[in-house]
Amino acid sequence: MDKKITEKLKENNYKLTEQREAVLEVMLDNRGKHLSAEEVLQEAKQKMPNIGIATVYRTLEKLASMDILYKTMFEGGKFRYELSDEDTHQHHHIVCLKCGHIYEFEEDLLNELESRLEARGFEIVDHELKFYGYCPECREKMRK
Amino acid sequence: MDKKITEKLKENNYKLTEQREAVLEVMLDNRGKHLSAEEVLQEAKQKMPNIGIATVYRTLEKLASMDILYKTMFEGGKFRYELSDEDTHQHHHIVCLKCGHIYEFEEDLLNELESRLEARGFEIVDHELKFYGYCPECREKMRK
DNA sequence: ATTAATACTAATAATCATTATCATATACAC
DNA sequence: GTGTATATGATAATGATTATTAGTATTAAT
Ligand SMILES: [Mn+2]
Ligand SMILES: [Mn+2]
Ligand SMILES: [Zn+2]
Ligand SMILES: [Zn+2]
Repeated sequence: MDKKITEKLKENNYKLTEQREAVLEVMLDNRGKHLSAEEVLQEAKQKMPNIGIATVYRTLEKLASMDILYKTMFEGGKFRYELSDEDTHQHHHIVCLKCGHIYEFEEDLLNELESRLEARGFEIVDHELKFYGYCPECREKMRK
Repeated sequence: MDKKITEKLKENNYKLTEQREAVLEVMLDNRGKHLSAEEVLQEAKQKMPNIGIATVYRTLEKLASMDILYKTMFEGGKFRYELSDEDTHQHHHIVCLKCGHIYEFEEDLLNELESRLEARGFEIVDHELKFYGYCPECREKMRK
């Protein structure tokens, strides 16, 4: 179990139950993946067979509210969760419209845009950027 | 009724029923707003009292699939529709976390990011950018 | 330790947006 | 006008998420 995370839990006087530990482990085991609540449930059941879906939702929500997880919605209308980038700026996503794979990228050129909006009187606290297109593999396949 | 739009409808051999006309008119009457299916239904009923919710969903979906409408989801877990920017690049959104108002902006600095991704082998067909923060009015109120 | 208060859980019902079904109605090409 | 593919309204079904509830585990106070 990650040290920073357990510290955060204590700060928010948040009890570390078996269920929560199971959910956290699932997320840690799946770095880089974007899991739905149902997917988390399935994996968590292998560690804790009678964990319920409501507990999974509650736990994911709590972890997201303390920025341990990052919650976002891709095409398909359901939320997905992933481990949050700790110090660095949260990365952004490229969704392949063919295979559905989600790629990630780190570059961030949005600071200039943010300054422009701030010059107009807004205070920006977060942004979310998604690209949709075709990944290199799918383009190759489609060429044939 | 907009000329370009009726042309598009013909191209997709799309029958022009009263219901579809009503939905389209609602969208044209609400340029700049972001309406949910339920909101469209309410307004459409004033033109066509027995239009059903399923027809509204079907029509919105079709109009979006032929790029007459733009469909997106903000916080709140339901899709919203608005007239699509015809020639120019679809604008982006700033959502105020206090009052919920959705502001729009046109600036687009994403071309450089897109080129970088294309250099990596991706083909980008669309992108979506949302900012979350506080609008000038809410900041003013909060200061007091 | 015993009790009382609090936090957490599983099961399941309820909700809400969206989609599917199906019998009837309509647009439009001929 | 007729035929037929398409569209419609009513409503059931679905799928994701949230709320409820009764029971269990933890903690805090005696
Ligand atoms: Mn990611
Ligand atoms: Mn808009
Ligand atoms: Zn792909
Ligand atoms: Zn505001």
